[in-house]
Amino acid sequence: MTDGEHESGRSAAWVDPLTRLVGYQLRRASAMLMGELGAALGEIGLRPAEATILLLIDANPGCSQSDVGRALGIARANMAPLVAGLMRQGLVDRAPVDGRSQALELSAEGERRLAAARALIAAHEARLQASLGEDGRDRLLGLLDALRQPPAAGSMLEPVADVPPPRAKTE
Amino acid sequence: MTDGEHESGRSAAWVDPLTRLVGYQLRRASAMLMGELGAALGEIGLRPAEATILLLIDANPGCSQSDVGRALGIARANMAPLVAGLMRQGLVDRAPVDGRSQALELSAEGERRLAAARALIAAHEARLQASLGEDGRDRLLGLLDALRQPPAAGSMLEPVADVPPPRAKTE
DNA sequence: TATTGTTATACTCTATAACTATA
DNA sequence: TATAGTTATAGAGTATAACAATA
Repeated sequence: MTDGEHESGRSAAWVDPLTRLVGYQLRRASAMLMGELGAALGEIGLRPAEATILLLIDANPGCSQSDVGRALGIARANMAPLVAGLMRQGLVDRAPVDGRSQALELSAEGERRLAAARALIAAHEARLQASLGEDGRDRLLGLLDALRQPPAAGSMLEPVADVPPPRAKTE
Repeated sequence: MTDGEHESGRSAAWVDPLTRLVGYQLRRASAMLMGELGAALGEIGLRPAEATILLLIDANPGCSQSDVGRALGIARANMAPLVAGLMRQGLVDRAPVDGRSQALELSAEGERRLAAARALIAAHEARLQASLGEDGRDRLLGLLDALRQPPAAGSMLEPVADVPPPRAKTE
């Protein structure tokens, strides 16, 4: 009964069993960053996916939208409306190559828009680097790259369970 | 003309200007992990958000769904159908506290389901730790936590732009 | 047979506004 | 006035299936 439930915050003490979960923390961090970057890019009429498409076309002029989709992990079916939107905005030009393939290039306006997007992305990344520290950025990128790889052989022999343990319950 | 476009892969050489972008790499890593975990949890009829809700209720019995929503960054409006679904599955019980607040608790079946979910989450996290290395996990969690904080004062005075620089174009 | 591009569709997640009942 | 919970709705993002045209 002597709980102290109504003193400081919401309830007596909030327990967060998610602080040590890599998957969850990664998801929250990603959502936060994409929200911030999305708000910034929204000011120039671009969504994050559209900005990355412009970056890829600029770096690989003449590529197909299937190439871009593969690089970004976006299904071909979902690339169609994305590229159509960029063409409707006059940012991307398309020329037949194959009869079935179309070569993508940035228009002059597309290059101008991309320059603006680059500035916003650079500002965002600079903010992240300020939080992470100079070496933190490289360490984080390295760890994310390691995550992408399958575990090294033999590493699964000692399963290190680290999920919040069941707390004592029912007395 | 001597391009070599049709030799090895798709085109001559694919350039990826996104490899150094923390925001993008974090987003891709998060999507990959959530896809894997979602597939695993799907086998026991739970989505990642539902599993985290069960974890939070178990760690904070008697909490309100507003508490859970705040902790998970889920809007109240979106918590309603989530909790309703968990109650319909018989995993969560609810008792009025306030007249406007309801105390959430896991049912016996909810605890059983959570135990299964915990095992799947632990296996997933163990796989990640195998990729990251023993210390890698802690370093990654530390960096993600640093990311959450606003940049330290005075760190933004030297904006380190590191977005893929415009490559030579038009010849 | 495999690939490009397209359409249609559905499902999840998220965001907003509006409403009620209560503190 | 602020909070808890609900409903409705709209917008992204993503996933699958199917199709036509081409390689």
